[in-house]
Amino acid sequence: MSNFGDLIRLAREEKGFFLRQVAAELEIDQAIISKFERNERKPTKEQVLKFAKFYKLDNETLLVEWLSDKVAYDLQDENLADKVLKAAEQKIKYKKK
Amino acid sequence: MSNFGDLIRLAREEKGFFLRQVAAELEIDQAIISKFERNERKPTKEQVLKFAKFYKLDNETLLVEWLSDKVAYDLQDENLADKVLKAAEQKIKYKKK
DNA sequence: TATGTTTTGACAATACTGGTCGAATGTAAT
DNA sequence: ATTACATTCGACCAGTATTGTCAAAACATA
Repeated sequence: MSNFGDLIRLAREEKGFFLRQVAAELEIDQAIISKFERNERKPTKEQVLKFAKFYKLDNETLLVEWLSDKVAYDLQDENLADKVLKAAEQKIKYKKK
Repeated sequence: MSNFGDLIRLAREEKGFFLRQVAAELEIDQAIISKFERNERKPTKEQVLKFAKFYKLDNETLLVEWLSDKVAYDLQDENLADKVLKAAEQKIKYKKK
């Protein structure tokens, strides 16, 4: 199962960058990027978009990965997760109208 | 479409309580309960369970309502909501194993 | 050992959330 | 219109969580 951290670590390694370089380019502390890659910290939306741009990844792909990590994390202790997701889906659909 | 606030307001009105009374009983400030009922603030999990007990509502029903409100709120600005929910579902399934 | 990369952990700064309380507003009866 | 009561608003405080910074530790590799 993929996650945000794996995606950006993979992208970095494929392109042969060091944390130091990415940090300088995106103006994000390299320790933080290290933590992002290991899913130890959650980036902000702005940061997600910075990564997408820099690594030339699809914005949507990365945003979905990031948001779903967050949702899954919020529901991890809940055995009601299925019901919650279905209910949330309905609510979102309803709001759109 | 239902939501946490409507549920507890309805329950209170059906049983003919005033905010003041519920507040005293549950030891929650009545202004806060008012805000809960209007979905202006999110209660803690403990508070959700207090309401369920006091109004004799099903714990699970209320918890699902509360959690799905939160998830829907987090995704409200995202047109990627569908994809996010599906991805989150997979992640949660995966974690269970 | 020496050099370069990544990870860790302590700390500060900031933002977010939840609680408190008095004032303001709304409502209905007299 | 005034009174009495219920609800809502808004400003403020406190506790918690999140994010950023930095230097030292750990990890590799030559």
